[in-house]
Amino acid sequence: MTVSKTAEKSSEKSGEATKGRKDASEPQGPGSAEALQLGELSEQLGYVLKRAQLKVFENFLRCMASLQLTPAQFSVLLLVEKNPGRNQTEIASTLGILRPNFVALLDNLESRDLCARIRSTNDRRSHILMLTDKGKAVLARAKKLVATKHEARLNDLLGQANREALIAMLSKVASEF
Amino acid sequence: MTVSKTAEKSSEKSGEATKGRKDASEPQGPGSAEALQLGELSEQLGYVLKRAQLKVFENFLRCMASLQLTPAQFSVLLLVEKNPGRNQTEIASTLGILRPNFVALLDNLESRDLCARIRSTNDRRSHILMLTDKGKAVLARAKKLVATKHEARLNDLLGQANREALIAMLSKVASEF
DNA sequence: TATTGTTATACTCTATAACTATA
DNA sequence: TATAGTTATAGAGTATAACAATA
Repeated sequence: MTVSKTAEKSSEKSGEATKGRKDASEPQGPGSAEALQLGELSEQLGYVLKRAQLKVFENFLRCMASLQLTPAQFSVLLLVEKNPGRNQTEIASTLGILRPNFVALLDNLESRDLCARIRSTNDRRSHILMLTDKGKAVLARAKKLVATKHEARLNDLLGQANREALIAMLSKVASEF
Repeated sequence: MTVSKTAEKSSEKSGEATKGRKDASEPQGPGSAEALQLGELSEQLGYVLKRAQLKVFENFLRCMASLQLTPAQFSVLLLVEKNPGRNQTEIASTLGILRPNFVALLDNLESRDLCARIRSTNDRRSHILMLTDKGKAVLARAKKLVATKHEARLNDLLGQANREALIAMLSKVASEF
């Protein structure tokens, strides 16, 4: 939550650092020593992807502040709801979370009574995962917040058609790149 | 470099864990206990964005293996080349890197003789940044690798027009979301 | 007093090895 | 022996406070 704006501070000060400049023959009006040229960076897939992802996660956290759910926690609740009765390994690996790292995440959800581990009777090594009633209720509220505050914002920004195109392209990149 | 595939291992083993299931009344053929349903997750902006970003960074690292450049290092070289004579604070903040964290990154580039810190004569607190000749040469090679191996792959996957549309939408999300 | 680069530090994510209890 | 969950641990990435030199 302390993430937001830390990268915009250095502004009005040295207005004559034209000494280290080399052959920068861009059309620069007087007093333009502040703004840096991003250049090819703004066309780099990885760069814009990372910046966009940070912004989106930041917005997600703000939208979910009342429920205290991170993107990772939300994805676990969604996946367990859709696939009740699966074990930790299955849920974790589907989300790209390593099993050791999934333990603390689950401990958190379980301590908040959102999710339950149930020892499987078939294979007593496994912990079957299920949402609690509270977990189902919280997830329902979370979905509403995401839809109305988070995803709706993307619609406002890009329009319905572009929003769908963006998701589709990102899915393709995620699975085939 | 040890990042790649760690999350896809649990596959052929328990084919009869159909006991913990509750009211999963999806059309499931026999022996379909392996694949989980992603459900709404596959439509979640943050989810696909993060997955895509990981894939793209992974591919970037593979493409750059011969030059040993990370996405962050590449972005610093690009920005310093485009804006020679700027100081650490300016370069770092433009990239969203905090000044304390920029020190080690620069130490690395400087130790490899790709970038140089030059004490400013105007303001002796500042370190002006410039690419060395080797840094310029390495960056030129890096750009070629990125263009031919990395960005070209996106063209193959989405097509030129869609690639440009994707970058444009991500830029918009990054700056306006 | 304020700013630049820096150190120290902490917290989150991510990754691997190894333990235990089961199979 | 192999697997599920767990612990311990290490490494990145990211965040803040505070210091020395300089303004």
